[in-house]
Amino acid sequence: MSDRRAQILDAAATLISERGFTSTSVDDVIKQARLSGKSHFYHYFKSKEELGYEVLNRQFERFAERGLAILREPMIDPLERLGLFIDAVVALQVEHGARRGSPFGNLAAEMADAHEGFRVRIEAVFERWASQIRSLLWEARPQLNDDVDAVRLSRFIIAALEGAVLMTRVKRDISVLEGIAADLKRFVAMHTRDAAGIQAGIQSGIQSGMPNGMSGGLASRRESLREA
Amino acid sequence: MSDRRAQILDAAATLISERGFTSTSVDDVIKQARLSGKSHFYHYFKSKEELGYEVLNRQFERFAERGLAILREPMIDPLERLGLFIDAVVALQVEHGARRGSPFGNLAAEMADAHEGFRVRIEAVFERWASQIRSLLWEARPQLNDDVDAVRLSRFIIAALEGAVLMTRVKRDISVLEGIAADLKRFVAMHTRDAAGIQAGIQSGIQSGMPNGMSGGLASRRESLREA
DNA sequence: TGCCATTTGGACCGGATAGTCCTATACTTT
DNA sequence: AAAGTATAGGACTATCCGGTCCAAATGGCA
Repeated sequence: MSDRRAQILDAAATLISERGFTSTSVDDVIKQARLSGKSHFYHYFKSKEELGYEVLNRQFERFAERGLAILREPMIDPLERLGLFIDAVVALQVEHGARRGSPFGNLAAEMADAHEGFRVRIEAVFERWASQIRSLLWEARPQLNDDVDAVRLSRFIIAALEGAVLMTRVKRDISVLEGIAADLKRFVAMHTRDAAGIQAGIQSGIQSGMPNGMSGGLASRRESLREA
Repeated sequence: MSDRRAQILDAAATLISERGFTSTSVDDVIKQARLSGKSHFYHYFKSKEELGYEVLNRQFERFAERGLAILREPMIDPLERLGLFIDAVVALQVEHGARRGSPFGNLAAEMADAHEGFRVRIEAVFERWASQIRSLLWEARPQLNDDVDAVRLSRFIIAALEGAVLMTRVKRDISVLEGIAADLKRFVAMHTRDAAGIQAGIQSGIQSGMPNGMSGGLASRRESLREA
């Protein structure tokens, strides 16, 4: 891929994540990427639609390299890996200062009902993401309850994260995502064989003298699922 | 409120939920509401922005009457009410055939970073929603663990539901939302004092001969949190 | 009757938008 | 040197969009 092309894609990705696809004009992209004119842009992309598709591709590749890759780390316990992945999602949002959402969630909300081409591509993104989590869950199956439904659980994790990122953006408060991430880890831990013990641990948090309604307690010590 | 005004608001709400705010033109709204011309529209609304604000208001009022009201039903056990509310969200999505998302989530994704006026209004919507759940959790406190953080839990519930609706729309499959709704109920049940017992129950689902990886098992019998 | 809000129907404006076309330099590869 | 590709810059079209303005008809109400 030529540098120029990548440069255009990156410029477009930034703008789209800030304003959405529809509200990002080709002229905006040209200006952001410091191109000389429209003909230059249309030399690389045959239409704005194609640009959108390729931006989505690129965003997913980035996400696969920097995020999903964590889920495959062979030297780390699978459930711990899942915790690290969740942390990475939080860290990414921190980087953007609680602004911008998930590039997938944003596009999904904007285009899912309006543009079938985008819908199927976003569906594929979510499917590949879910598939990675499913593999991890399969790896972790010795530690998981026998009745854990990997399909359902993987969807739940993605939905919770997407919803959390959205709320964080609306409230402009990163602690929203942090709290949900911590709870999500506890939810996953609930599916482990020693979950009853964890439960007891959480309940015994009363003894730690934590004020009622405070974030924290023993639960926070479980933020990496089983190792903190 | 005049009939005409309401009619315009409803027409606009439909279009916006299908295409988003930016991609819905005033001319579209006029046609959908069967008005005669632009002057007629601008007789009722001073700008498209104002229309957007009032559509959001109306959507929230509807949601408060038909959804949030369930959370306040005085004759039903609070946690059971929460289960019914979650069911209502699912039912609403079924009505729309897995199309359209949450009117709040959609607007949030589209406008949160781009338009401060919308952002603060959507933030207020989420806050009022969360506040209702917090009240319910307060009511249910005798059944809940002492260290339950109502602020965090209420946010988690909203984020999971918003994320679930989004994924459902992308996958065009209502069972995504159904599965997440069921898991969400289990997550809430995890915070109850007898959660250890529930845990044991879930684990014993092995004995019921359920195939591995299937949705269901004992968990599904818990779909109304503690009564099914 | 006179007043006022409502409704109808359309012309119009300024600006943005996606996309095309054309010309003219560079740079690179054969 | 020739040929293809990249860069530059601008003119142009057709369409859409938010918003304004105007003229006329309709209807209820004081």
